[in-house]
Amino acid sequence: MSPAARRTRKLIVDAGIAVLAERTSATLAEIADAADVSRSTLHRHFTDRNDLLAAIDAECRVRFDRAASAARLGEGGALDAMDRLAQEYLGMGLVLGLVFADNAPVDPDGWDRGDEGDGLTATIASGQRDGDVDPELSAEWVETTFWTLLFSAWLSLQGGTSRRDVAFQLSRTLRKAFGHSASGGEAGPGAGK
Amino acid sequence: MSPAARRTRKLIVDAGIAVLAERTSATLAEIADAADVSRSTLHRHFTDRNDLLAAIDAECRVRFDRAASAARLGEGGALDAMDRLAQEYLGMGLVLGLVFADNAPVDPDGWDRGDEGDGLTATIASGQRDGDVDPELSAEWVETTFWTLLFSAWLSLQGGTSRRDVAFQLSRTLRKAFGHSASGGEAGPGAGK
DNA sequence: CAATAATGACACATGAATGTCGCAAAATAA
DNA sequence: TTATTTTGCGACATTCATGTGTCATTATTG
Repeated sequence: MSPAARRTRKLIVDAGIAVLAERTSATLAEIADAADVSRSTLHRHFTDRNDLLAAIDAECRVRFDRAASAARLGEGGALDAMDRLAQEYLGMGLVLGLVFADNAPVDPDGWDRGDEGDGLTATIASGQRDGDVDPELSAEWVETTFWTLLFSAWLSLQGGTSRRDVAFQLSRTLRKAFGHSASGGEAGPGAGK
Repeated sequence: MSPAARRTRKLIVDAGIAVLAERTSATLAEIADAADVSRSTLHRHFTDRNDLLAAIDAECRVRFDRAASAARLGEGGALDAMDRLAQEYLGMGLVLGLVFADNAPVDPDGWDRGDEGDGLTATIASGQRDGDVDPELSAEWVETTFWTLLFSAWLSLQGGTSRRDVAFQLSRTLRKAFGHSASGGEAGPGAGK
């Protein structure tokens, strides 16, 4: 694939993420438009809608993986790790919208169980072993709720709340909800980056 | 309107709620089918899609209002009240799916501020005045997160977790996340119904 | 039972989104 | 500059949801 083609392809995928994040039912024409590309060009790079969706899913996956790496889930307490991960995810902005949509073009459930054994799931499990994460809550519940809290944060961002405020409240809520012993206290946004 | 017509109309609205809860892009034909009614009949009762959506929105509103009344938000502590409300909402099942969909046919935001001054918003406000609800969290955040926690619970239900387990975890998480002082402890599902 | 209302099964028109093609213009690479 | 690639434009066929209307059949009501 030539560099020019590669560039255009990326342009389309990025536009797709941006547009679909706000409306999953968005038209291919809208996406092409957002990418400053004609619809025929879009079809030249992606045979059909599913093809584009798959590419978007793949791109999101690498972004999420990158964020997960930056969160260094293995280091420190599990609660701190989850907090860092949440903050990293929050920084991804638009992409989050794709995860929650009802026809979700992006499906993190299919990712976590994968190559490396150190995903969110593993972090929660270890946190519950260490007594760091509330053992009365099922691991599935914690994982699901981790995502929906992120959804809360995303909604707040969309609603105009400042990034700083959202980050603080997400962090605090996360720690209080999932923490076990006396970990619900002060909730500075983790050990920083 | 004749009783027969009224009955059919209700049949369609109910089917619409059930079907749209799972896929907001569902076809009118699918809805008619789910209602055991021909598509022409559906169109006879609702001129267009928006008309049906409006009826569904209205129906959901009364159901939510009914649930809110059952929760007796004015009685007892705010946290207990929110817990009761969450449990009532959870019992509504399918309807919840409509609230979170991206093209949300149902919009609770437009309801709360209304006739009576005692909605979720008011409960949160009073809870924060009384020191019952964490004052470090903004009221907007608490309200948004209340809904997304409900979303968590709904997802868990869809995923096959028992109603009982979901109710328990929702209650516990809600209380821990929103509670202020030492209210994160035992989390029996409120003072019952 | 008889009159009226409601329904189901079609047929039809319309608009929107999708996917495909061919050709000319433009950008890129050598 | 020249050759190749990529893109834009427009036309076209297709599919699908929608909305409208008709007519025979069924159910409901009085």
